[in-house]
Amino acid sequence: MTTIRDIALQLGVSPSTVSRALQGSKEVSPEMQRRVQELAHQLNYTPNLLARSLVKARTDTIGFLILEFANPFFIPVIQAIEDVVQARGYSVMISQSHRQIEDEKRVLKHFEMLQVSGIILIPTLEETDYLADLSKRGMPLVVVGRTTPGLACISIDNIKGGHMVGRHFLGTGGKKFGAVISGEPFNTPESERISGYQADLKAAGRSLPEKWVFKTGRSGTTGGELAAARWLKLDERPDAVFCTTDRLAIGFMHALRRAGVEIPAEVAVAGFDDIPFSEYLEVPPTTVAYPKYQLGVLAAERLLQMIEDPDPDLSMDPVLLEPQLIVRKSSGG
Amino acid sequence: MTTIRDIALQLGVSPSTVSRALQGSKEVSPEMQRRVQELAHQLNYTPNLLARSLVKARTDTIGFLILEFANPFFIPVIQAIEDVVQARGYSVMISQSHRQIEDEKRVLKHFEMLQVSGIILIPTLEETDYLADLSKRGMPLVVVGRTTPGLACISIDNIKGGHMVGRHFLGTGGKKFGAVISGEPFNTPESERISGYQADLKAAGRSLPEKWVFKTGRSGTTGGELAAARWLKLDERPDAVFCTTDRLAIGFMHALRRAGVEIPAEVAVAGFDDIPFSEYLEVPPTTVAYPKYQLGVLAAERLLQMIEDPDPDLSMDPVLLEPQLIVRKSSGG
DNA sequence: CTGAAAGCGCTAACAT
DNA sequence: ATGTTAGCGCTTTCAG
Repeated sequence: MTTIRDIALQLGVSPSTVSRALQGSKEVSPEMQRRVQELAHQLNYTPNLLARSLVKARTDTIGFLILEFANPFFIPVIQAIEDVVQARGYSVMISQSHRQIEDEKRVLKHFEMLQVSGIILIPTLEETDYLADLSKRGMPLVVVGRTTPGLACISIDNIKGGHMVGRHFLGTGGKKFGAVISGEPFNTPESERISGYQADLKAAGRSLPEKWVFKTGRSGTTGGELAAARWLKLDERPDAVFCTTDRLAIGFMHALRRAGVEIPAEVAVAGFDDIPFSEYLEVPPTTVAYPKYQLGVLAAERLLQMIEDPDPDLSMDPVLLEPQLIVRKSSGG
Repeated sequence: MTTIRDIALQLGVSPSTVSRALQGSKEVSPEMQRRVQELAHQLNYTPNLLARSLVKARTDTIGFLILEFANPFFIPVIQAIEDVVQARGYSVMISQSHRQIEDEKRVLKHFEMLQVSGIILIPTLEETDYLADLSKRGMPLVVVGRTTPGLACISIDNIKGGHMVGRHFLGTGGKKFGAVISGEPFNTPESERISGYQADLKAAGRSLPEKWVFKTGRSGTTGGELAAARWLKLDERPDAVFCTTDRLAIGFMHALRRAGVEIPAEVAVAGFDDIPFSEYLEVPPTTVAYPKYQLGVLAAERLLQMIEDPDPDLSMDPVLLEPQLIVRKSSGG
């Protein structure tokens, strides 16, 4: 491996000069500059970022902790973050927590040990003390998709999104309302979506009976399929079902259709998130669109701001993005 | 930030002792061990991986360069690689090239500067000299999904996969054969798939006329949609179309259906890869399944082997995984 | 404009 | 079992 010392030796100059030349410092002669660059190129010199970052005490790397790669939701968010930070000379490191608190802690610790300049994350919320600690220790932190008191958060207005579904179902003639939820204990976005939905039903003199809230324990398509199995066993079935994510909706509808149920004729279905590939599905789902790219942009910009000028008088109020209802075939669109 | 020096000072011992205690070295007294661990925990000590890696001259991090996050193909591969390497104490860093040679080079250079222990990648193949250089310079390298002479490669038997589609179409009564390809210049898997397909047609006295090979210039669903537009304009249309990837097939079928074309009645379609979510699509695509998880496992194991015992007498013959035909509705399944 | 010296935080001989 | 010393590769004062 060739180092600046090798270059210095061959050129008969000091490592300092080489270092300066390599960084394009104004303090070296153009001639020296050229000779160093040339030899560096010729020797295929590769700067050691570990050494550089160690002395500079900054890595210009930001960590992004997502829930799982298997969720297409994160694709546009990743893209946005990469676009923003790369333009500003940073790079991104992505890891997944699988919604497990142990994995979450492990990854965050790893980010910290790697001395990342800042972190964007979707926390499980099962335990947030160590997040507060991390932040207090000076690590710039932006929470995405959830709201965590005391931390910078960018999310969507889930309650309003729930309202949109409720109003939509009421408008399209729904009479008996149900829901499919993962039921994970710390899934606050889910609870908010349901509460918005429920509030609308109540306001219209309807209700969301407990027996029609299918709690599946799973967040992927499998969860939706489990819910469908329960729906099929019912004597009296809801005719409008809000699944709190598109993935739940996809699994739910798939299992129903396999059992011969007509959608939306027998039951109207709506999801949430508007994940990629929705338009190609067997039943394109009515959904509440999450401005995913924008989410990533805002999170990245906010984080870079925190990194580059640690101004303590920034508002910590959560930023809530606007949901948007997209009506598709699953609810008669 | 607290360092081992701080701990050493407070305990009245030397940094070496702290270092040893933290690593659980057998050479420190249990008593010392305990005291160090305790204080470290209490001070919320976080080891600086940059410093550690710098002196150890190893990061135990492996870089994985994919084409794009937007392609669900990579999800199981990522999962496999993470599973394998994490179990062996390594971590993974993932970046995307967007199929651009400049991005590919930039990412690989970055991996190298970060001193990753090894790299798994899907190269664009537009230029492979610098890959050979990188390997020659001692960087363990495993190529995935393509075959590159002189490098360790794990891929699928694309030709055989193409055969499977050809045979299938012939068996289901296809008469006029077409194809949808991205047509990207260095996309060798695509060429191989087509050549296998074509060979089968020829052997059966059929052909794949140039005019029915839709070259779209795009690799995503958009490519398929562009191809569909051209299919629709034809006077005489092929009744069996092989799309070299599922994403092309999805876009192709979607655009056709929107134009009222019946699949598979008017045209049978097949894809390749068997990406996640296929079973939920409007027309579940007949496809050639790529053992994606296995691909990741083999690549990771091979790389770790190269890293941990740099044995030069390992065969560099490409490992070709077995494709498997999955017949679904798009071809009448 | 360039060099010498110090040090980032940690580990690893080599002592003792 | 612990301390001392040296150094990983690089940047950055401080001198000149």
